[in-house]
Amino acid sequence: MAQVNPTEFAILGLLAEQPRSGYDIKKEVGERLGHFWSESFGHIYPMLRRLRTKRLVSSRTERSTAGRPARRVYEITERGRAALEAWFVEPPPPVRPRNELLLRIFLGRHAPPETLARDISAYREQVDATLERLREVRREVAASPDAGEDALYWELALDYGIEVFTSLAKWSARAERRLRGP
Amino acid sequence: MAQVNPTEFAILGLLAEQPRSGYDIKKEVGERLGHFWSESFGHIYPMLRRLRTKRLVSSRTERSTAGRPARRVYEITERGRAALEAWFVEPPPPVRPRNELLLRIFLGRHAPPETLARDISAYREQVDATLERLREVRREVAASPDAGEDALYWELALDYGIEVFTSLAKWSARAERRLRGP
DNA sequence: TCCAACATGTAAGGAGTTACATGATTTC
DNA sequence: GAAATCATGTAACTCCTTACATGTTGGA
Repeated sequence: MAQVNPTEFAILGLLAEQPRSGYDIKKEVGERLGHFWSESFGHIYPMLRRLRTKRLVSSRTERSTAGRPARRVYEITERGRAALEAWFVEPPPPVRPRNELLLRIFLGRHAPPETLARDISAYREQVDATLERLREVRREVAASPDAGEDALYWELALDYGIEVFTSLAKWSARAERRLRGP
Repeated sequence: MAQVNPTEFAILGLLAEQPRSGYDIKKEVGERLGHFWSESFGHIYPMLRRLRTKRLVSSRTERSTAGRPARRVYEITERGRAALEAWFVEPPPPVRPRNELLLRIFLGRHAPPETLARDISAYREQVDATLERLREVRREVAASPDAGEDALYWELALDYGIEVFTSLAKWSARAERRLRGP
């Protein structure tokens, strides 16, 4: 088993639920994986082609609503499901953190006045918005009848987001206060 | 102001403290920025050359201890300090999260038995170790007399780590319990 | 009238990693 | 005797983003 490109598996994983187009995949990533994953069109389309070359997915063209461009819908193959499962066997590569906001803070002594407070403030707003969205989704999940086999994993991913973003919100509020001074 | 490569500023920021070699920079990143930043030699050395071409740093060769290769020590220039300050003016680009562990969890339905629990367990151990290290550093910081202008920023970066890693530890312990079953 | 959503794809280019080359010294 | 530390650098390669090209429909 050679190198693994995580994007391939993100795509494969979403196709394992149901057939989707590149456009659908982008949307799904944004809506459901947004707090821990992201993909761009410029990466998704070439990866879909690569997966087809490897026979991990098949595709058909759907001539849809008049005027709209044709959709190319991809479906996972048996080989694809096997590859997805095999992906989990090797443990994930070590994380290499790259948090630019933190880099700025660490080097904050060299920052012109106000710039750090401005950045943290903007960050806090984003974090708060994400947190609210995650909590809402969790309420929906909790209220709905059991969503089947996937429920446990979605909940774990959701809990991760809520836990981490809550601490991020706390930290950034405190940091902002400290930077704006007493 | 054109593109900004964060690595350039990580390096410039460390050189703003004192002159250092590429090797020193790598070490410093690992020891003091490790919980939010990382760099490889294969990136640092070319970036140092680039910074020199831009006249943001100057360098001198230090023929050191016998047998050892010569050290090339870099020093930040006035232009370099100005560039570092200017870096803060533009707000940081939006974060694009890419957390492979979470991707695996989200797609966990397709994972062979035990693999997820194994990964989370390994992750938890790492998180615990980092957390312990961060707490130790904070105790040192708290015990030492005021470290000057930098102290505030180091504390903020340290607090970030402690806050976030604490929630990560909590989450991963809980996730592990849920995956191993009652 | 303008913007968002729908929809696919390519080209260019930068970012960043791993592996390789080289080799002495110190520490366990 | 092995492994870590000190020390610099290049080459090959992958990953991934941004910008561009193209065009319709529906809603505010």
